[in-house]
Amino acid sequence: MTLAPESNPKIQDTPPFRIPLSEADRAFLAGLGATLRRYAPHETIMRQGDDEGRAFIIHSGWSCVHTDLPDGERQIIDFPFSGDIIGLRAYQSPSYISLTSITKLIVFEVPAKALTAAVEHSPRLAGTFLSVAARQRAILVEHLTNVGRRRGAARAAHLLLEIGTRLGGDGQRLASHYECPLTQYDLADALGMTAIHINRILKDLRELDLLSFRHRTVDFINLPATKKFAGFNPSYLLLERI
Amino acid sequence: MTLAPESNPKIQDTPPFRIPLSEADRAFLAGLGATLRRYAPHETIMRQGDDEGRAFIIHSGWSCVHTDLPDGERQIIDFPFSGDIIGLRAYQSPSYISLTSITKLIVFEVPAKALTAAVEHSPRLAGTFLSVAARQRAILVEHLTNVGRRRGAARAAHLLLEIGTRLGGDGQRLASHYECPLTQYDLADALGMTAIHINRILKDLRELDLLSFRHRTVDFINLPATKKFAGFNPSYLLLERI
DNA sequence: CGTTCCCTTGAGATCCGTCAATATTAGTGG
DNA sequence: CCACTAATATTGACGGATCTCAAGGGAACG
Repeated sequence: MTLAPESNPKIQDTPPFRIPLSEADRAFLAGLGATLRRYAPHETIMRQGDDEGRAFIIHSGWSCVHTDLPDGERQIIDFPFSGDIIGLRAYQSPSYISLTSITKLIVFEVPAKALTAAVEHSPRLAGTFLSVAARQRAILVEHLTNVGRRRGAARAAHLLLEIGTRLGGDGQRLASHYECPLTQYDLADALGMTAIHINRILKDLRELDLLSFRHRTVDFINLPATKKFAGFNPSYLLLERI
Repeated sequence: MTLAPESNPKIQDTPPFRIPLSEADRAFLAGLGATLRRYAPHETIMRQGDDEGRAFIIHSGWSCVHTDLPDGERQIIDFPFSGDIIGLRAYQSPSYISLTSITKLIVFEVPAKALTAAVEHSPRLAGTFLSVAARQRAILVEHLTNVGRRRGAARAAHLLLEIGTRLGGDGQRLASHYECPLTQYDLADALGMTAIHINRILKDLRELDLLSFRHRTVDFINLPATKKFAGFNPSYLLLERI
C-alpha cells in the first residue's frame, strides 16, 4: 500500500493512505477532483490566515506545517509524510497554519467540499479520516509534550527518533540511519529553540555517542541508549487497528 | 444551545455541542448509550496506556487532558470545556493521554464503537465531529506555538486569555474577569514550566498592570495591552461556519 | 482549629538566547 | 569540472530566562 515513487516513476493516482480503503472508496476519492501537484523546495503551499478551501494529502517529499508569528518567527507543528492529511476540515474556513515544502514535494490537492462530500458518501471513508486525524493528533500531543517537558538534548533526540520511525512506513521499523534534509533552523523551529543551540545539542549528542546528524544524514550510534535518553516510546505512532 | 447547568439543576441529557445538530442526530446520539457520569475533583477518568474503548464529551466542570512522563511529570495538553470531545477515535486503541478532573466534573461517556456507529449512521454527525476535531486541533496547535515560541510571561498571559475566551461560550466574548480553579502547578504543567517560575511570572504580570490571578480569580487589568503583550488572536477559537 | 495544599520568596546553578565572527557545504552558472 | 555565491554549520563570550533547592507564609477544607 505504501508508495515508493523513487522506484516507480509513474506516480500512482490514488492517495497513499496507510489504512486500507475499499475499491469503492478509492474510486470515489479518485472522482473527487483531487489534483496531483508538484512543488519546488521552499515553496509556500498554504498560508496561515488565508481563507482556505483546499486540503492536501502528502504523496512524497518533505515539508513542514507551521504557524507564523508577528515577529517573523515560526513554530513548526509537524513534518508530514506520505499519507498525512493537511487541512482536514468540515467546511471552508481561514487556515490557522501554513504549509511549506522543504524538498521537492508531490501532494494531492482536494477541495474541502469534496472531503465533506466524501465523508457523507462513504461512512467507511469517514472512519478512515477519523482514524488518520486521531493519529495526527497523537503526534501533535507528543510534540507538545516534547517541547514542554523535555530538555534540549532529549527533545532533539526524540524528534529524530520519531521521524526515523515514521519513515519506516507501515512496519514502523526504525532504521539505524536515514537521509534527513532538515536544516538546523528547521529543527530549531520544530523544537522551540534557536538554531545555534540546536547546533550545540547535536554536538553533545555526538559526543555522548548517541546519534550523529551531519551532512543530511542521521546515524543512530547507540539506538537503545538513545531511546532511553529521549524517553521515546513509539506506541503513539501505531495506527489504530480495525 | 449552550447549557447553563448552574441555573438549571435538571441536567440536559444531550451533549452540549456548540454546533447545531438535527433532531434526528440528537435522538440518535441519545440512543447510543451515552452515560452521564459525575466525578469528584482530582479523579482520574482515563489513564494513558490503558486500552480504551470510551470517549467523553464534557458537560460541565474543569478538567485537564495530559500526558504522563516516566519521571512522574506531566504535560497538560488542554483544559477542555463544555462540548469538547476527548478520545474521539474510529476504533478501540490504547489511550495516549490521561483525563483528570480538576473541579467536580460532569461528562457524557460514550463507547468508541458508538461513535463509529454514529458517524456511519449520520453524515451530518460525521461532519460535526470533523468540525469539533478541527477546532480542537487548532487549539492544540496554538498551545504548541505558545510553549515553543513565546516567553514565560506572554505564554501565561496567552493561556489565560484563551481560557477566558473559551469560557465566553458561543459568542466568544472575553470578559475582564473570571473564576479560575487552576493552581499554579496546573498552569506550570500546561505551559511547560515550573510552578515556582509561574509564581514569579504572575507577580510580574501584576506589576506590569496587565492581569492579576489570585484567589482563583483572573482579572484583566488592561485587556488590550494584555492581548498585545501575549500576541493573542482569538481567530483559532472560532467555530467553523456551515 | 489543625492539617494539607498552595503560594511566595531568596540564592545559586544550569539551560538557553543573543551577538559576533568564521568555516564549511550546497547550489549555480560558466 | 571549476569558480563563485548563498545558505548552512560551527564556535566563543556574555547575559537573561528558567530550574533547583530551601524555607516560610497563607488559604482552603474537613
